[in-house]
Amino acid sequence: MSRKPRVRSGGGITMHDVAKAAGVSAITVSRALNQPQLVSPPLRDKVLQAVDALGYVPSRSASALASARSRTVLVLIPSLGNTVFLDTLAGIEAVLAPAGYQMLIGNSHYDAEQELQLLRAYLQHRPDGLLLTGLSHAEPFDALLRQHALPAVYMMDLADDGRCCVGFSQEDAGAAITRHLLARGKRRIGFLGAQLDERVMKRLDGYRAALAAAGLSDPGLEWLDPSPSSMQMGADMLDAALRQRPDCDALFCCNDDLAIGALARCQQLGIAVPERLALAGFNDLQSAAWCTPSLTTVATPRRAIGEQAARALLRLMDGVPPETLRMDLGFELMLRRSS
Amino acid sequence: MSRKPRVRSGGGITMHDVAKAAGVSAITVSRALNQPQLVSPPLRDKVLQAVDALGYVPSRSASALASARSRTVLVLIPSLGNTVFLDTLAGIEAVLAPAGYQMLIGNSHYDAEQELQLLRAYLQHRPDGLLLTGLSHAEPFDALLRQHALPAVYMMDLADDGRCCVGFSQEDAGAAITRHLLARGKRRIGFLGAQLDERVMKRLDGYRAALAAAGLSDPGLEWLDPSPSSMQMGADMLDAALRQRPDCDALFCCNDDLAIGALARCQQLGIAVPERLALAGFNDLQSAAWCTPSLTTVATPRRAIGEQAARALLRLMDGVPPETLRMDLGFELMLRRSS
DNA sequence: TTGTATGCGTTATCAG
DNA sequence: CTGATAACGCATACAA
Repeated sequence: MSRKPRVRSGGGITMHDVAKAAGVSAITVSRALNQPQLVSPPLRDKVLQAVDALGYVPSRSASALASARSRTVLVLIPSLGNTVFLDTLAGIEAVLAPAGYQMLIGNSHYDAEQELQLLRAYLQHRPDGLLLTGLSHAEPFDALLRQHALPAVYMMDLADDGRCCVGFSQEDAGAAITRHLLARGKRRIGFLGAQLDERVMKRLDGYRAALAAAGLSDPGLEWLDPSPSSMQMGADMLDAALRQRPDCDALFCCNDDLAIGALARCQQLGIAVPERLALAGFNDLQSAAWCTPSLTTVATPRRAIGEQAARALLRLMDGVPPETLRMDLGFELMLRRSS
Repeated sequence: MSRKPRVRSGGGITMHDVAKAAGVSAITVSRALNQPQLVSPPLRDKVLQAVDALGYVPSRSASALASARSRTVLVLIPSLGNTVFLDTLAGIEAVLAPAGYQMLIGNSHYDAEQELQLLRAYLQHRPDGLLLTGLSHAEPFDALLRQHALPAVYMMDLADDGRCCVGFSQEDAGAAITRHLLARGKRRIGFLGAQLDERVMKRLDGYRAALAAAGLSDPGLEWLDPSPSSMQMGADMLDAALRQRPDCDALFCCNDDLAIGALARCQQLGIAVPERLALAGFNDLQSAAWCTPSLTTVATPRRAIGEQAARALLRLMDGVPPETLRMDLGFELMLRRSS
């Protein structure tokens, strides 16, 4: 009852072709490639030879369909334009690739709703696991994860509700850098914030807590703008801050981009840094060490976060409980000339 | 003859479940989702309702297997740590996503051999098309493309051999910035190069051509290092250059990272820029406008390259010949204080 | 250690 | 416009 055979595109070399060429059955080819130890050396060699000769490339779709494992991990990050997440991606890749997993990278543009759409879209690939940035996500997000029984690891921050996470305390980091500015004798320390995502707000919390502990709280020293951060924005915010509060003697910028812009503006205006105004950033981008004066900032273990998160996810995907549910990788103050 | 039903992971809601819930056949569900115009409105609504109610997510693997189209595009870039390629990725994504395609991103780390491995690995996903960085690739690369009948678009540079490409002339750009330095009255113009990939070497060619045309060739003014570029390396190369050739009066750095490092070093050493030494970079990164003095550089249409390359690829994948095989998007000199 | 039969979830083909 | 049926390429379960 065979109809007209379908015309298919593609190289079209399949496992059966290899099997025929090697004089074995298809399943032996499958095993020779995926579980070599189950195939006798002579047969295995013949198969591998045939694979090479024919230029056979296994089909991931067919494999995923048959095995219900896609060998794929979905990584959701808020931005591709930020070195922070690139370093994290590099760490993830370094761990996942040797384990045979491939990354699907989704860029949410710092938008929870878009992140949800991305999850929906990438769910079509049936990823075996998920690496997420931050702890809070749009509403049906966690429900979707449960429905699809997707193991997930949360990166960059620390949760206390049993979710597996790898990161550091954004709040502690914000507090620590603020205390450093206090220790330098600064008393009217301002905060410059852009983007205003979850992590920036936690740094702000830390900043507030440190000032409160010193009895120096002053809401009039906070400048917040939800638009994406840039050096231009840092320069503009510096202008605004000095105009409104000329008595301000230090600024903690929520990231290095902002800080570098502010620093450049100070140079242009002839404002003495750190004497008249101390500046601190966050993340320790490459440029931070190379601007003049060099920028005090907080170094974050981004690459390590990616690596450890990927390792934890590998365990989860294998059904093994992770060693630690909450992995605190800490941070480091980089004290330079700007403070 | 049914055996024990397989235990499957995943939400496990399939098209058949939706079909049952909507009281139609599976194929009608497929059509309601993929070719709505072929299904009567009432049925279509019932189906879509059932899809929502059940939280059905189609399986890309099954679809790809059945249709021989993965709706996936492989993007091969040399680095994720470089803003240049991020902007390009953003442009690509902006075009491909609305067209229903997803990107697979492969990072070759500037290594042709690794790039070839990546192609092999990602070929398992049977991508419908390929976006490549640069023109030259490891040996069996193009053969593989042909064997798998993969449409490809080459980004960042311009070919003359019939390959579809979107970019600009790296050589012309290198020559243009060199001529600018000449016009500023500089006579002993050096070249600082790192990474030494294809595009850097073409910029070097342009630099050499411009100097030769002015009768000012001087091989002793070239400093080349194959390791990855960084600001640190820019600073180190500046030291070396001034030690070996104190008469050098301008430097064209093959990218902005190098230039910014060199610039910072000049600041530290008290070298007057541009009077004693003029500096120029390449790419026009955000920082270039914000260092002191601001950096003269070459702005490249990275995002537009991504967009146009993606558009061209969409045409190729639809079997339509591209409007232009060779799309020159040009470049722009950003003349700032450092020259 | 190797092979046989079967099914994964979807779409192409062709018939109503 | 809708449906039945047969692939798509591979891996699981089981038998030999």
